Amino acid sequence: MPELPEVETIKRDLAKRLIGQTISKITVCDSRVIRNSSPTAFVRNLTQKTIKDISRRGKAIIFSFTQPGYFIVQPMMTGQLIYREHTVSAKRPTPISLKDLNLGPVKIIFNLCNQHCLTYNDQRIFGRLQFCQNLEDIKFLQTLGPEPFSKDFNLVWLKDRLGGRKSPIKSLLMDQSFVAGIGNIYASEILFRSQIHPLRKADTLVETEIVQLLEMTRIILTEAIRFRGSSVNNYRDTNGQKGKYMNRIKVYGRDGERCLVCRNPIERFVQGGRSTFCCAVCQK
DNA sequence: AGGTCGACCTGGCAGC
DNA sequence: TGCTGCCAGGTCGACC
Repeated sequence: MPELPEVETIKRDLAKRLIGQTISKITVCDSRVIRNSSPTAFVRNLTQKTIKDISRRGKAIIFSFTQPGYFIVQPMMTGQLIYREHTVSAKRPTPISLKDLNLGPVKIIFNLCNQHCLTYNDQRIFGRLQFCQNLEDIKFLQTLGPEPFSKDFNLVWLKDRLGGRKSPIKSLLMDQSFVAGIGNIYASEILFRSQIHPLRKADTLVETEIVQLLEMTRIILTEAIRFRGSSVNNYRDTNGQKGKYMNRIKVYGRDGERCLVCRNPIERFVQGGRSTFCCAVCQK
Protein backbone atom coordinates (compact mmCIF):
# COMPACT_ATOMS: atom_id res chain seq x y z
CA MET A 1 0.00 0.00 0.00
CA PRO A 2 2.21 2.77 1.16
CA GLU A 3 4.64 4.68 -0.98
CA LEU A 4 7.73 6.58 0.20
CA PRO A 5 5.96 9.26 2.32
CA GLU A 6 3.82 6.71 4.15
CA VAL A 7 6.74 4.35 4.76
CA GLU A 8 8.90 7.25 5.92
CA THR A 9 6.16 8.31 8.38
CA ILE A 10 5.93 4.77 9.75
CA LYS A 11 9.71 4.58 10.03
CA ARG A 12 10.04 7.85 11.96
CA ASP A 13 7.26 6.93 14.39
CA LEU A 14 8.65 3.47 14.99
CA ALA A 15 12.16 4.82 15.52
CA LYS A 16 10.90 7.08 18.33
CA ARG A 17 9.30 4.19 20.15
CA LEU A 18 11.20 1.04 19.33
CA ILE A 19 14.89 1.88 19.36
CA GLY A 20 16.39 0.28 22.42
CA GLN A 21 13.46 -2.11 22.86
CA THR A 22 13.92 -5.87 22.93
CA ILE A 23 11.48 -8.26 21.26
CA SER A 24 10.38 -10.63 24.02
CA LYS A 25 7.94 -12.84 22.18
CA ILE A 26 6.62 -13.31 18.64
CA THR A 27 3.25 -14.85 17.77
CA VAL A 28 2.64 -15.86 14.16
CA CYS A 29 -1.07 -15.70 13.37
CA ASP A 30 -0.66 -16.11 9.60
CA SER A 31 2.65 -17.45 8.33
CA ARG A 32 1.99 -16.47 4.71
CA VAL A 33 3.54 -13.04 5.27
CA ILE A 34 6.90 -14.62 6.18
CA ARG A 35 8.71 -15.09 2.92
CA ASN A 36 12.24 -16.38 3.10
CA SER A 37 12.19 -18.80 6.02
CA SER A 38 9.98 -21.06 8.06
CA PRO A 39 7.88 -19.39 10.77
CA THR A 40 9.92 -21.27 13.36
CA ALA A 41 13.21 -19.90 12.08
CA PHE A 42 11.69 -16.40 11.76
CA VAL A 43 10.61 -16.43 15.40
CA ARG A 44 13.93 -17.88 16.57
CA ASN A 45 15.95 -15.32 14.61
CA LEU A 46 14.09 -12.27 15.96
CA THR A 47 13.26 -13.20 19.54
CA GLN A 48 15.45 -11.47 22.15
CA LYS A 49 16.87 -9.11 19.53
CA THR A 50 17.33 -5.49 20.66
CA ILE A 51 16.46 -2.84 18.08
CA LYS A 52 19.39 -0.56 17.34
CA ASP A 53 18.10 1.42 14.37
CA ILE A 54 15.21 1.64 11.91
CA SER A 55 15.76 2.91 8.38
CA ARG A 56 13.97 3.02 5.04
CA ARG A 57 15.02 2.10 1.52
CA GLY A 58 12.39 2.71 -1.17
CA LYS A 59 9.15 1.33 0.23
CA ALA A 60 10.86 -1.08 2.63
CA ILE A 61 11.49 -0.64 6.36
CA ILE A 62 14.76 -2.07 7.70
CA PHE A 63 15.35 -2.89 11.38
CA SER A 64 18.90 -3.44 12.62
CA PHE A 65 19.83 -4.87 16.01
CA THR A 66 22.56 -4.78 18.58
CA GLN A 67 23.00 -8.41 17.53
CA PRO A 68 23.73 -9.56 13.93
CA GLY A 69 20.93 -9.63 11.37
CA TYR A 70 18.22 -7.45 9.82
CA PHE A 71 14.46 -7.48 9.74
CA ILE A 72 12.88 -6.19 6.50
CA VAL A 73 9.22 -5.20 6.19
CA GLN A 74 7.61 -4.50 2.82
CA PRO A 75 4.01 -3.47 3.53
CA MET A 76 3.17 -3.57 -0.20
CA MET A 77 -0.49 -2.63 -0.73
CA THR A 78 -2.19 -3.29 2.59
CA GLY A 79 0.43 -4.01 5.26
CA GLN A 80 0.26 -1.99 8.50
CA LEU A 81 2.64 -1.79 11.46
CA ILE A 82 0.63 -0.79 14.51
CA TYR A 83 2.13 0.07 17.89
CA ARG A 84 -0.08 -0.68 20.87
CA GLU A 85 0.48 0.35 24.43
CA HIS A 86 -0.68 -2.96 25.82
CA THR A 87 -0.05 -6.58 25.02
CA VAL A 88 -2.19 -8.40 22.49
CA SER A 89 -2.98 -12.09 22.64
CA ALA A 90 -3.23 -14.40 19.66
CA LYS A 91 -6.67 -15.53 20.77
CA ARG A 92 -7.99 -12.03 20.51
CA PRO A 93 -5.59 -10.10 18.28
CA THR A 94 -8.00 -7.30 17.32
CA PRO A 95 -9.62 -5.59 20.28
CA ILE A 96 -13.11 -4.36 19.41
CA SER A 97 -12.16 -0.82 20.42
CA LEU A 98 -9.76 -0.67 17.47
CA LYS A 99 -12.30 -1.85 14.90
CA ASP A 100 -13.29 1.67 13.95
CA LEU A 101 -9.77 2.32 12.78
CA ASN A 102 -10.28 -0.03 9.82
CA LEU A 103 -7.18 -2.03 10.60
CA GLY A 104 -6.42 -5.15 8.61
CA PRO A 105 -6.30 -8.58 10.23
CA VAL A 106 -3.36 -9.13 12.60
CA LYS A 107 -0.80 -11.48 11.08
CA ILE A 108 2.17 -11.23 13.46
CA ILE A 109 2.43 -9.97 17.04
CA PHE A 110 5.77 -8.72 18.40
CA ASN A 111 5.62 -8.34 22.17
CA LEU A 112 8.23 -6.01 23.61
CA CYS A 113 10.05 -6.01 26.91
CA ASN A 114 8.29 -2.74 27.84
CA GLN A 115 4.97 -4.66 27.90
CA HIS A 116 3.79 -2.88 24.75
CA CYS A 117 3.64 -4.48 21.32
CA LEU A 118 3.88 -4.04 17.59
CA THR A 119 1.50 -5.89 15.28
CA TYR A 120 1.80 -6.49 11.58
CA ASN A 121 -1.64 -6.38 9.96
CA ASP A 122 -2.36 -7.14 6.33
CA GLN A 123 -5.63 -7.51 4.49
CA ARG A 124 -4.39 -8.91 1.18
CA ILE A 125 -1.24 -10.69 2.35
CA PHE A 126 0.84 -9.05 -0.37
CA GLY A 127 3.24 -7.73 2.24
CA ARG A 128 6.38 -9.60 3.18
CA LEU A 129 8.43 -9.87 6.35
CA GLN A 130 11.94 -11.24 6.14
CA PHE A 131 14.89 -11.82 8.42
CA CYS A 132 18.36 -11.88 6.89
CA GLN A 133 21.96 -11.97 8.08
CA ASN A 134 23.14 -9.56 5.37
CA LEU A 135 21.18 -6.95 3.44
CA GLU A 136 22.89 -8.23 0.28
CA ASP A 137 20.74 -11.35 0.65
CA ILE A 138 17.60 -9.35 -0.11
CA LYS A 139 17.38 -9.19 -3.88
CA PHE A 140 14.79 -6.42 -3.86
CA LEU A 141 17.15 -4.04 -2.08
CA GLN A 142 19.94 -4.76 -4.55
CA THR A 143 17.84 -3.76 -7.55
CA LEU A 144 16.55 -0.43 -6.18
CA GLY A 145 17.36 2.82 -7.94
CA PRO A 146 18.48 5.98 -6.09
CA GLU A 147 16.44 7.60 -3.33
CA PRO A 148 14.63 10.73 -4.58
CA PHE A 149 16.26 12.81 -1.80
CA SER A 150 19.79 11.60 -2.50
CA LYS A 151 22.46 13.48 -4.41
CA ASP A 152 22.43 10.67 -6.97
CA PHE A 153 18.98 11.77 -8.11
CA ASN A 154 20.06 14.87 -10.02
CA LEU A 155 19.71 16.58 -13.39
CA VAL A 156 22.77 15.06 -15.05
CA TRP A 157 21.82 11.56 -13.96
CA LEU A 158 18.15 11.89 -14.87
CA LYS A 159 18.85 13.36 -18.33
CA ASP A 160 21.20 10.49 -19.01
CA ARG A 161 18.83 7.80 -17.75
CA LEU A 162 15.78 9.14 -19.63
CA GLY A 163 17.64 9.25 -22.93
CA GLY A 164 16.74 6.37 -25.20
CA ARG A 165 13.96 5.15 -22.95
CA LYS A 166 10.81 4.56 -24.97
CA SER A 167 8.49 3.70 -22.11
CA PRO A 168 5.96 6.24 -20.82
CA ILE A 169 7.40 8.54 -18.16
CA LYS A 170 4.86 7.39 -15.57
CA SER A 171 5.92 3.77 -15.92
CA LEU A 172 9.54 4.79 -15.37
CA LEU A 173 8.72 6.88 -12.27
CA MET A 174 7.02 3.84 -10.78
CA ASP A 175 9.87 1.49 -11.75
CA GLN A 176 11.69 0.88 -8.44
CA SER A 177 14.92 0.00 -10.23
CA PHE A 178 14.81 3.45 -11.86
CA VAL A 179 14.06 5.55 -8.77
CA ALA A 180 13.02 4.15 -5.39
CA GLY A 181 9.82 4.87 -3.49
CA ILE A 182 7.38 6.39 -5.99
CA GLY A 183 4.10 4.53 -6.59
CA ASN A 184 0.86 5.14 -8.39
CA ILE A 185 -0.48 8.06 -6.34
CA TYR A 186 2.65 10.18 -6.24
CA ALA A 187 3.60 9.41 -9.86
CA SER A 188 0.26 10.93 -10.93
CA GLU A 189 0.69 13.92 -8.62
CA ILE A 190 4.29 14.60 -9.62
CA LEU A 191 3.45 14.53 -13.32
CA PHE A 192 0.48 16.84 -12.83
CA ARG A 193 2.54 19.41 -10.96
CA SER A 194 5.29 19.05 -13.57
CA GLN A 195 2.72 19.57 -16.37
CA ILE A 196 3.90 16.41 -18.13
CA HIS A 197 1.42 13.91 -19.57
CA PRO A 198 1.80 10.40 -18.10
CA LEU A 199 1.95 8.80 -21.57
CA ARG A 200 4.86 10.94 -22.79
CA LYS A 201 7.75 8.77 -23.93
CA ALA A 202 10.61 9.32 -21.50
CA ASP A 203 13.14 10.27 -24.19
CA THR A 204 10.96 13.12 -25.49
CA LEU A 205 11.26 15.20 -22.30
CA VAL A 206 13.21 18.44 -22.78
CA GLU A 207 15.60 19.83 -20.17
CA THR A 208 13.14 22.31 -18.67
CA GLU A 209 10.68 19.49 -18.13
CA ILE A 210 13.29 17.28 -16.51
CA VAL A 211 14.25 20.12 -14.16
CA GLN A 212 10.58 20.52 -13.27
CA LEU A 213 10.17 16.77 -12.74
CA LEU A 214 13.12 16.68 -10.33
CA GLU A 215 11.92 19.67 -8.37
CA MET A 216 8.28 18.51 -8.14
CA THR A 217 9.33 15.01 -7.07
CA ARG A 218 11.19 16.43 -4.09
CA ILE A 219 8.55 19.06 -3.27
CA ILE A 220 5.60 16.67 -3.37
CA LEU A 221 7.31 13.88 -1.43
CA THR A 222 8.46 16.41 1.18
CA GLU A 223 4.95 17.86 1.53
CA ALA A 224 3.43 14.39 1.76
CA ILE A 225 5.83 13.41 4.54
CA ARG A 226 4.97 16.62 6.38
CA PHE A 227 1.28 15.65 6.22
CA ARG A 228 2.04 12.06 7.26
CA GLY A 229 1.16 10.50 3.91
CA SER A 230 -2.07 9.85 2.03
CA SER A 231 -4.86 7.49 3.07
CA VAL A 232 -6.74 6.89 -0.15
CA ASN A 233 -7.82 3.44 0.92
CA ASN A 234 -6.51 1.80 4.04
CA TYR A 235 -3.08 3.22 4.82
CA ARG A 236 -2.71 3.74 8.56
CA ASP A 237 0.25 5.02 10.54
CA THR A 238 1.64 3.24 13.60
CA ASN A 239 -1.17 4.75 15.74
CA GLY A 240 -3.82 3.45 13.34
CA GLN A 241 -4.43 7.03 12.14
CA LYS A 242 -4.95 8.15 8.55
CA GLY A 243 -2.51 10.38 6.70
CA LYS A 244 -3.64 13.93 5.90
CA TYR A 245 -2.06 14.48 2.49
CA MET A 246 -5.04 13.12 0.52
CA ASN A 247 -6.79 16.44 1.10
CA ARG A 248 -4.03 18.06 -0.95
CA ILE A 249 -4.04 15.57 -3.81
CA LYS A 250 -4.75 17.25 -7.15
CA VAL A 251 -5.53 14.43 -9.60
CA TYR A 252 -5.33 10.93 -8.08
CA GLY A 253 -8.84 9.50 -7.70
CA ARG A 254 -10.43 12.78 -8.90
CA ASP A 255 -11.62 11.58 -12.32
CA GLY A 256 -14.65 13.53 -13.50
CA GLU A 257 -13.94 16.37 -11.08
CA ARG A 258 -12.60 19.67 -12.32
CA CYS A 259 -8.91 20.40 -12.60
CA LEU A 260 -7.97 22.83 -9.82
CA VAL A 261 -5.90 24.87 -12.29
CA CYS A 262 -7.94 25.01 -15.53
CA ARG A 263 -11.36 23.58 -14.55
CA ASN A 264 -11.20 20.91 -17.27
CA PRO A 265 -12.43 17.47 -16.09
CA ILE A 266 -9.71 15.16 -14.74
CA GLU A 267 -9.34 12.01 -16.85
CA ARG A 268 -8.79 8.46 -15.73
CA PHE A 269 -7.37 5.73 -17.95
CA VAL A 270 -5.54 2.45 -17.51
CA GLN A 271 -1.81 2.55 -18.11
CA GLY A 272 0.34 -0.51 -17.54
CA GLY A 273 -2.59 -2.21 -15.83
CA ARG A 274 -3.09 0.59 -13.30
CA SER A 275 -5.28 3.66 -13.02
CA THR A 276 -3.71 6.89 -14.18
CA PHE A 277 -5.19 10.33 -13.55
CA CYS A 278 -4.30 13.51 -15.38
CA CYS A 279 -5.52 16.81 -16.80
CA ALA A 280 -5.14 16.61 -20.56
CA VAL A 281 -5.14 20.42 -20.80
CA CYS A 282 -2.48 21.15 -18.19
CA GLN A 283 -0.28 18.14 -18.93
CA LYS A 284 1.44 17.96 -22.32
C1' DA B 1 17.97 -5.29 -22.23
C1' DG B 2 13.73 -2.94 -22.34
C1' DG B 3 8.97 -3.26 -22.18
C1' DT B 4 4.35 -5.40 -21.15
C1' DC B 5 1.21 -8.40 -18.87
C1' DG B 6 -0.85 -11.39 -15.49
C1' DA B 7 -0.55 -13.53 -10.96
C1' DC B 8 -0.48 -13.09 -6.17
C1' DC B 9 -4.79 -12.21 -2.19
C1' DT B 10 -8.88 -10.33 0.35
C1' DG B 11 -12.61 -7.22 1.16
C1' DG B 12 -15.45 -3.23 0.02
C1' DC B 13 -18.64 -1.37 -2.93
C1' DA B 14 -21.69 -0.36 -6.99
C1' DG B 15 -25.10 -2.24 -9.75
C1' DC B 16 -28.63 -5.32 -10.64
C1' DT C 1 -31.03 -9.09 0.94
C1' DG C 2 -27.87 -11.28 -1.95
C1' DC C 3 -25.34 -12.09 -5.84
C1' DT C 4 -21.72 -10.67 -9.40
C1' DG C 5 -18.09 -8.12 -11.09
C1' DC C 6 -14.87 -4.64 -10.49
C1' DC C 7 -11.47 -2.19 -7.99
C1' DA C 8 -7.42 -1.37 -4.83
C1' DG C 9 -1.39 2.56 -3.16
C1' DG C 10 3.33 -3.30 -5.08
C1' DT C 11 6.43 -6.70 -6.85
C1' DC C 12 7.92 -10.54 -9.56
C1' DG C 13 8.37 -13.85 -13.17
C1' DA C 14 7.22 -15.05 -17.82
C1' DC C 15 7.08 -13.61 -22.22
C1' DC C 16 7.99 -10.86 -26.69
